[in-house]
Amino acid sequence: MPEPLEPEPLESVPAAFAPHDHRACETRVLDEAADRLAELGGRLTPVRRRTLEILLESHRAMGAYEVLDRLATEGFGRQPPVAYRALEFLVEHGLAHRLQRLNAFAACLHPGRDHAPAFLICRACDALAELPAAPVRAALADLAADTGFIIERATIEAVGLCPVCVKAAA
Amino acid sequence: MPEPLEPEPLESVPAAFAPHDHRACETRVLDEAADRLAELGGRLTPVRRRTLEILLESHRAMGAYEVLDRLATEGFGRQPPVAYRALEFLVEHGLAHRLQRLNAFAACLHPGRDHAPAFLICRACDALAELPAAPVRAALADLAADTGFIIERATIEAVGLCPVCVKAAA
DNA sequence: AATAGAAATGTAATAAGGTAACACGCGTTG
DNA sequence: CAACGCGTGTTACCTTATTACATTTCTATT
Ligand SMILES: [Zn+2]
Ligand SMILES: [Zn+2]
Ligand SMILES: [Zn+2]
Ligand SMILES: [Zn+2]
Repeated sequence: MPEPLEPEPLESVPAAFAPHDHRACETRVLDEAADRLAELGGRLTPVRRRTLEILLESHRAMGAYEVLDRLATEGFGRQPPVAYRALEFLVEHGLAHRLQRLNAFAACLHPGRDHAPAFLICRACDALAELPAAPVRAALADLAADTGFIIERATIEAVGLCPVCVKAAA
Repeated sequence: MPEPLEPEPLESVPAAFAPHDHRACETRVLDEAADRLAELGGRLTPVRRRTLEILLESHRAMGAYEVLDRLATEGFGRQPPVAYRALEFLVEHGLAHRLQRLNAFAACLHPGRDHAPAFLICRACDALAELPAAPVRAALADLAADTGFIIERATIEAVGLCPVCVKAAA
């Protein structure tokens, strides 16, 4: 066994950028989502659950209309609010994130309380990684504090090349 | 004289958040823009110049269609590409920024080479401040480097309350 | 000055993203 | 059984952005 010692403590190369047992990702997140909703009091109805599953199918962000198409072909409503409401619910409950650079959504891979990650978006393969961004946010908070500005929400998104595509380009 | 010693070295409270001689902002940026374009080889045509002036009228971000309305009433074209092309030109030449959170654009207040700022957006009064964000970007670069991801562009935008609106709320 | 090519501007048409307003069904709860 | 909240669905509409193409304006070269 190569490295069974660390379950996923710092996750130096995000799963999104490496081959992995993705089925495990999906079931883990779905389980955590159920737990989290039990605490918060939200209901994971069929549309909502299916929306989360669709987002979870790949480590990338999906547009609302792409999600909607999927939902529609699976027998749910085919009007925009169907997708937007489900996505909004997931975002509000910390189960998904909205990517500003892409006008798109992605499942949250770490549905813990009040985490506020940074995102790395590969422009070549669309892979999306979600990183704990405490130091970045701290630096930003410092900047803002000097000006008297009070930050409520911050968007930290980077576009570039993931390790796989860097290698491929070389 | 209270503090005439520092012209604007660190700009601890951004002009956007304080009363100031805004006419001076406008003329300074327009001058700098002309200089910068002379070096880069871009042409500040009438539409482009007017677009920049419109963005410069206030320290806030404007939607493309808001800009377009202004241009149209002033005798320029009234189709979306007119505004989008002018805005794109300004962004490409470092004279304006695109705000992802707002789907909007703002004049760059410091049109120096390769600066990559963070933005503070007041949700109450729409004021927009542009801050040098080197430390934040460094922190983000560190995170990304650990994963092997190569950052090409990063979006750092915060929404909250500016000092003025904080006071007003209290 | 003539003129060919590049750059800039304009239009029409359409795609993509997002929201408001309303009707229905269903499971509470008094 | 109301009365209610909530979730889901629909229609209609609004905002944002791009594609395609025609026309004009600059610029460079002869
Ligand atoms: Zn996975
Ligand atoms: Zn990639
Ligand atoms: Zn700037
Ligand atoms: Zn404010």
